[in-house]
Amino acid sequence: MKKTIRTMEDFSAFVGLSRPTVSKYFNDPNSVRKKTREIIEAAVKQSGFRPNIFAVNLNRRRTNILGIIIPNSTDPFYTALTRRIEGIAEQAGYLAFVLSSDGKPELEERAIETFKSMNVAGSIIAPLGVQSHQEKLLKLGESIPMIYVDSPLDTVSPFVGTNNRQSFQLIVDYLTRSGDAPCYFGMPPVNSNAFERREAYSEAMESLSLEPRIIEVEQAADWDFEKSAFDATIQILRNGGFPTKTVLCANDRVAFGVIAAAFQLGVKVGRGDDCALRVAGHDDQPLSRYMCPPLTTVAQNYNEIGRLAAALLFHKLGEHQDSKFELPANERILLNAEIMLRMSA
Amino acid sequence: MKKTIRTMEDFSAFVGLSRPTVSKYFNDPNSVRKKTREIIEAAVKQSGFRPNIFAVNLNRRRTNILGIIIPNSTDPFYTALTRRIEGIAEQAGYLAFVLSSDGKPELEERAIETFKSMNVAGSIIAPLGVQSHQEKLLKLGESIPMIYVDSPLDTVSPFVGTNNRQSFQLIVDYLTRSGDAPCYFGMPPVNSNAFERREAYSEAMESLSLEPRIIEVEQAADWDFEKSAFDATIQILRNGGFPTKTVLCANDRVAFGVIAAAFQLGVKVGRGDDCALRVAGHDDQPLSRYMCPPLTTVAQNYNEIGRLAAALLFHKLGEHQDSKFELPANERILLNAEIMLRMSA
DNA sequence: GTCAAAACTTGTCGCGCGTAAAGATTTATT
DNA sequence: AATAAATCTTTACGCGCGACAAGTTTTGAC
Repeated sequence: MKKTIRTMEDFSAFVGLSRPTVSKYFNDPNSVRKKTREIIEAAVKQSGFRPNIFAVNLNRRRTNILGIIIPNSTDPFYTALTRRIEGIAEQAGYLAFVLSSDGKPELEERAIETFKSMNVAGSIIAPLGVQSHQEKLLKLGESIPMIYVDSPLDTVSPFVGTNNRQSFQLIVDYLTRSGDAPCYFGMPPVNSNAFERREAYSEAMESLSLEPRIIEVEQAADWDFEKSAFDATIQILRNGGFPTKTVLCANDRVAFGVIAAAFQLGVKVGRGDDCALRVAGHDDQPLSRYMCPPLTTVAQNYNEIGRLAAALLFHKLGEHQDSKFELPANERILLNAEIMLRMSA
Repeated sequence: MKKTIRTMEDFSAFVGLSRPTVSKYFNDPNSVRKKTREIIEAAVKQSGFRPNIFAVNLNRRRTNILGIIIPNSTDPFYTALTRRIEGIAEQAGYLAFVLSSDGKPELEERAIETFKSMNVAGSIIAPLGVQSHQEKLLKLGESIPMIYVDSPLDTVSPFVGTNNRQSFQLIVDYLTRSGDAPCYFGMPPVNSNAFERREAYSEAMESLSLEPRIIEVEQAADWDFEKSAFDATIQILRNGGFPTKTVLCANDRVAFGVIAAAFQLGVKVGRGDDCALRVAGHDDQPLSRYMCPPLTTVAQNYNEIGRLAAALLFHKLGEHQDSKFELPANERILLNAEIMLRMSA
């Protein structure tokens, strides 16, 4: 009757060891003798026993839960990043709990409070750019290690993200070499990237002694990027078109909207002579390579962003560094992006 | 010094009430007098106190955690479904914990065990179609309510999903009325939908006295649908092309791959006279309307799937039904899909 | 003002496990 | 074989809160 194995007490009786020994095993399998470990592992396999998560984390100096907050749960960029972090966390014996702020400051605040009530060991956050929550985040950051990704909270907190200056220099440089200079199609002001990227575009243009040309579109601060870009592009194309025949978008999802609108109005997108418009993006979303035409863009290295964010966090948690988790020199990491030359520009 | 408010003990002293009263409030705000409630709510707002989740759930007959398992965390269909369920769960005072099996049976098993160790109140699962795990899932189902979505586990467990027969009848009927009859491009065999949809296509064709034409492609059982469809389509188009000029895909992501491959080889997709190929999908992914051409497909009602799955679950949990949660008659719910006529077919 | 019901307080137990101390047993070293 | 070192067992406490019992105060109806 192994059905009765519900508690560690039951389980320790089942394996024929004392509960403290079994407890030690679950906290660190290497803290018990090899033979003991094998006995326990066999019993685990046979019974399927796992310690109750709530009991484990109630009376622990530090829980084994990591809190992850992303601003949008349906954006493949964030889900891919999250998946990477979840994998690393699990390998290190942590459980990653993912909450989405869904673009709303209230939900971001709720998520923070949920994590506080869970006493998470640490947190990785892709913040909204909302001024009012810096305070709450910083306060939480006083008690537990927090790493920001994608978009920085401020100028000092630990951060891992893409170097927008480098990435826009790269794509602007390519576009100007291969055709006329790009105008810039922004993204909704959902976080600081919206502003940073526009700046980065302007700087890149100026460094080439070119006049930045930013398309002024009002976009609501929601995450339906494709729709707002699509609607705006329809308007623009009907009213004389873009100022140049090359459009650089703040991110791929914006580019999807632009390309779809152009297609609908019969404006051919691509780098061929028969094309009326070149469109480039930023991020390299999973679907970008399957667009028609395949989207020329710069790839954010989300694998590396996830890995480094996790490495920074584990370092702060005092975890033993595996050799694979080589720690970067400082806590503000800007990764270079890689240009993906495809057919759209 | 409100800094010292860490436990409910601290908090109850802060508000000037006893701890059991405060505890009652957190379990059901309506169980205390209105005046008391207001005092507590003001103090909560001021101090930001939330009961420790682990302590709360350790000593409770039933936790307030719902376990959700999806097979792929980067597929917008599942993330949209998940978001819907999360929202409903939160409204009902539950915390939704989402784990992805990432297409791997081992991870699905791990997820089940994690939820077991969390003693979740109930679970909503989009299962892999792996025979070997039915047993584990059914065993877990003996102790807690479980609802299956997207793809059924068996023929008897509670299930909410789309009626593939109806949806394929719909799209096959449209395609045959508006052009030649479609051949069928399957999806990788990742779950039972892969088989069910092929069957549904065949039945729909036969009901129109047409010969089903299924394209035989070997696809690995992973979730990189676009890639496998893209590669296979390149092969097909180079070797004589599709058997008909209309291709019905098992889902939109497969259609993305087909369309991208056609574009790359200069085969024009669409319903115009100048087009060589019509392509239709299934699911209505968020990006489908922004494809070039916009994808004709059938829309799965993921909002309704999420709502009904949650309603079924809450019913089994004995939650008071809000009027908005009208319970369906039985536990096997097949929703009708809606056809989305766009430009690709 | 009286009295019962409702709502509160005080006190206590236990959820399942981490953790520590002290003693018993096994293993490794010489 | 003797001894130290490593590993185990036994025992006990407490994490923060839910739950319950018994006693006390407040509320509302008459």
